[in-house]
Amino acid sequence: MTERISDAEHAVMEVLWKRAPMTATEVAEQVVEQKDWSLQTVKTLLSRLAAKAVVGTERDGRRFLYSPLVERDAYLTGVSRNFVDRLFGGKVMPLVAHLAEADELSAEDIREIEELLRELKK
Amino acid sequence: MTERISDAEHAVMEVLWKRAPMTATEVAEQVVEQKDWSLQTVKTLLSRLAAKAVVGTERDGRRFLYSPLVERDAYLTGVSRNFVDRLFGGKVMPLVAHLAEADELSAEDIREIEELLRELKK
DNA sequence: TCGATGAAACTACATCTGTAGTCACTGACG
DNA sequence: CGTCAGTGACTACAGATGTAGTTTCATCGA
Repeated sequence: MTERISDAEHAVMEVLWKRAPMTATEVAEQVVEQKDWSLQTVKTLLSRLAAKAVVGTERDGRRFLYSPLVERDAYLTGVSRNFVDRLFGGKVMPLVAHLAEADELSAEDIREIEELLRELKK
Repeated sequence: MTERISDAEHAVMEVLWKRAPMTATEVAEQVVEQKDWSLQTVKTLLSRLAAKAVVGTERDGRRFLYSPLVERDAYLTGVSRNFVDRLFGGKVMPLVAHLAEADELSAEDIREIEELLRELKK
């Protein structure tokens, strides 16, 4: 059910998740600071997100205020799930093993994950 | 540098990673068992992969033999890295935490990962 | 009241993706 | 030596995506 959010759209969502509601111009200004896009581009992305009902609009006089309708958390869970399913047969272990082998895991990362797992077992 | 591999293309790569080299028809037959595509579709995907130099071709009489030019391992590392970077600011912990919260991790998974981490620290 | 300004809506367009049909060529078999 | 089956090559086409310009409409300030 979760509507597909493209990479570019995701960048827009990130700023909306940080603060909402915002006007299109505000969102665009934020996004343009990071991505080298024109304001129009961001506004187009916002429209598409609104069309997909991933962000909601609320009239505020002459303009609109935009807010996410999808929680960042729910979104992340969805894509993570999908990612792990598609690439690692649904198992997290091979993913972790992979990152580890590729030296993408620092000792710090390892400690954190262990701590997390310890918590989970409680 | 790693050429982008689309979802559909990825399915084709998976079978090539299992066994190679193979003829287009062999690949297509394997893929069609899982994905409900026509043989032609798979062959088109193969061509695109060849065009992107993600698979290599070797003439075998009148037909071609296809083999991956990109290691599955390298590919997985690349996409995982990218994924974790884009969605979790490069940290693996939040990803694991996420999957855990969403109950995507079984007790068994947790044990396995712990075991893996123990190994890593050695 | 009228024009300038700013916002949203509409339009544009090349490329990528998913999905597949058709054409042309070549080698094997009769 | 000619024909047919099987291959790869070429073509197709709609929808998604990245990227942005143009138009229109309302409103606020002079």
